[in-house]
Amino acid sequence: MMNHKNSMEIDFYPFDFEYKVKEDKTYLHIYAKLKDNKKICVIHEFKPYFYVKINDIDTQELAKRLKNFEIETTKDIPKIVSWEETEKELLGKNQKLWKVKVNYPRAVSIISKELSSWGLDCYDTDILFIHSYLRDNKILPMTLVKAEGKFQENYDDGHNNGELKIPAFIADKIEQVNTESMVRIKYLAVDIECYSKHKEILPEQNPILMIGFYGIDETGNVFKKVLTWKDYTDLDYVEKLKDEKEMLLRFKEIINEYQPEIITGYFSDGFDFPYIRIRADKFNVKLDLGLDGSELITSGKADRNIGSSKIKGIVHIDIFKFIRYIFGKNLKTDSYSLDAVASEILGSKKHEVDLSLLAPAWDNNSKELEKFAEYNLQDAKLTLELCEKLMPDIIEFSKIVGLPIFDLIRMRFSKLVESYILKRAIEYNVLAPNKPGKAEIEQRFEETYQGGFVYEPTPGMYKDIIVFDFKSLYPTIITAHNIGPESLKCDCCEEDIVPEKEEYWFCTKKKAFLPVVLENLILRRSEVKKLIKEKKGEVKSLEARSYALKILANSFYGYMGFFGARWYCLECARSTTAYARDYIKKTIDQAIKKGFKVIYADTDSCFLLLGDKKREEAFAFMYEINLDLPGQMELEYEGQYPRGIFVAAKGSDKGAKKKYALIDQEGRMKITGFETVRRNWSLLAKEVQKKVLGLVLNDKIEESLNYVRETIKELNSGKVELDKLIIKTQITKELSAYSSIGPHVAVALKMEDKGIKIVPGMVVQYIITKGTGLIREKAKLPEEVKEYDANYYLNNQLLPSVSSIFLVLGYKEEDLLNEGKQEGLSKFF
DNA sequence: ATTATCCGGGG
DNA sequence: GTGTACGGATAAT
Repeated sequence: MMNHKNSMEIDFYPFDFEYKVKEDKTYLHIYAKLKDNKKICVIHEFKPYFYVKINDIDTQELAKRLKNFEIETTKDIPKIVSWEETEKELLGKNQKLWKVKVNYPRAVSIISKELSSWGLDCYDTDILFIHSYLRDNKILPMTLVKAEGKFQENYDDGHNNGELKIPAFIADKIEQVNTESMVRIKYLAVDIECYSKHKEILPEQNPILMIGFYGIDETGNVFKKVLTWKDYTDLDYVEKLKDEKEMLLRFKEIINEYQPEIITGYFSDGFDFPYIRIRADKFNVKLDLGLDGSELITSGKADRNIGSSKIKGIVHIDIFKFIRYIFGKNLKTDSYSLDAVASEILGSKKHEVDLSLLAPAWDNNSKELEKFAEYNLQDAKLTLELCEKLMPDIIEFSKIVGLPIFDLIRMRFSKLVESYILKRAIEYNVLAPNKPGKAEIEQRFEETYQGGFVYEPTPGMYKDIIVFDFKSLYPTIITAHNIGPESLKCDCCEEDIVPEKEEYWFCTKKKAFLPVVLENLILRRSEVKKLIKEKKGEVKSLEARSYALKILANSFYGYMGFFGARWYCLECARSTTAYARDYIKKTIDQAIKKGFKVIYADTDSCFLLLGDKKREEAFAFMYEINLDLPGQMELEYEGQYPRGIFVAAKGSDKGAKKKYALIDQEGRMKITGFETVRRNWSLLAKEVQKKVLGLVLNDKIEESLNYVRETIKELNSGKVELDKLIIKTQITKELSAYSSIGPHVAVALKMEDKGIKIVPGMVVQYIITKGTGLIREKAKLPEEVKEYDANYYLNNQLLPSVSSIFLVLGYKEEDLLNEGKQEGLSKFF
């Protein structure tokens, strides 16, 4: 198939992107996969550029200055290659511009700075070269692309890295074929285990003991390996090397041989790769893993969550970052540890080992090390499975925002939204406003705005609650009211005046850019949802796409109020929430007018009591509201709850906001705001709170009272299991730095006396024991405890966890402590 | 209440 | 890399 002379056309899936400067020209190096699973590097020239505003500029004079442009630098002389006139819209106003092309990407920054110092306004000066290439050429990563050109043997990229490990294809023309995703991917997960005492991470000092690999190729074949450098096991996947240096060399060899498209790790940007880099440097092992012969690039230290690690031609996915920054909003877990995330997403867990025993086992060459090798492999396996499972989401995101997956998974939401907008800006011939400078950011930081409206509930137990909520409230307000920087306070009409903010209005005649983009996003999602319903296409990808579109749409409002945004518009963000408050308040008023009792409302939701009305009447109310809603706005039925409880705020008789519990018709509890999950509560308090909520919501009040009284009896008799009484608190700094000695510090000091080193970040566990004096004197390590302080647990844990619930039912704390009193219920029903 | 600092993930 | 985190929670004031 290789024809070295004549131009040919090839189809491929691009997955990684770099650029190289060679002989004053800049070339994209697109690492791509062919349909037969072979890899190639497509090389394509593209000129970096930026824009200069020339509205009131003497262009003849400017042309003269650009022609003679020269700047002093040490190397790589920045040059202006060419310029051409163009027009674009900046915040609704037409601008005459020059598109100035330069010789290499960094020259954009150097030359535009110089032009700015002449008093010129420059734009698009900080857009990453590769991103700009993808947007301008309308190339979507991980989808089918075609190129015209020819293969070239022994291609020299001009960087002396050694040879390209895959064939080079010099492209003259490149074009998107369709949006079909690359599905056949070869993955490799990497995980290391290090020597560590007292949780210290010291890559300069402590060796890597094991390197685990778990790979899966296009045909589903699994590759397992653990490298190590001591002899302690006969496990078939463990390979023993002479020493750490030999292990690192073998590590490199394995990656070079396996040659996956995706290499993944869990927190590997912040830990594994930086650690490997430091160890390899120590032994002068060159980590030339890149497909162009370049070395592993790490930035950031092995103990900090900063920077990223890159191998050219292999996409390094730190799956932890994608989960934390993007996917995590989808998850229930509030810890992003591998164990927590894997149990939720995969339903499998890490192997249980005590990592503090790894170093001693290594020192003693113990047989126990085998367990750690198994643990190592399991971590790599979980990481790989996470990566594989989340890949449809990553790819869909990448297709929607048009960014390489390497960049995408490391981005925060604001940047993702902005990338999406930037991609659309090209289609609408819109020029992006520049990013704010330091002073601007500081000023924006000061500016605040009011959020959603929360209706103060009356504490109580309620029956038959119907909840309605506005579907995508903020996005639909933005599109329905055309909220954007260009439409704000337009000159042509003053009709759509913002409630509460009468000084603001939005144009009703000309659509603004952001609402148009957002409207398309919402429509696109409806289409995808329709496809899912009709089961047209690959459901997993469609669902991933729907999710991506949804969270992008939901981020527009936050984006406009985000200090770092290009399309920052505080008035827009303020107006969005002002409209939202207005809509929810109007909904509440309407409900009251219809004879419903409203018990609660928060931002976009409204809780009604059905009372003696029929379900249909509530629905009729919803339809009526919907008749008057503009644009894509819609009030939806969220659910019906046979019972719900709203408690009072601490030390007050007013209802607490955002703190309630509901039970649905299937008996599922929905608990919001109760502290049932906080670390510094004992298991006893958490358990009792949850059980009481469950009983109360099932109308078993008598039973819940008895349960609490029984538990109090058990507590007082000293029979409660000690495990349930452990309180966990984190040590946050050096012990000597604490000025006030709380119980957790006192316990940590005792631990230190026993020879246990206390480092910040450790969580100490303690139980409050019987005795006299200060609480901290009574705090003891769980293993030392014989008798706990029942009084303390009653007054500081058990009662506080349930008293607000019983208060609603008419019982005071005394009533829980003394039997017999049975009044107070009737007034609620 | 408000402001400053710490922390995440990883061994 | 057309660079140098960030947002939430907790502690201190």
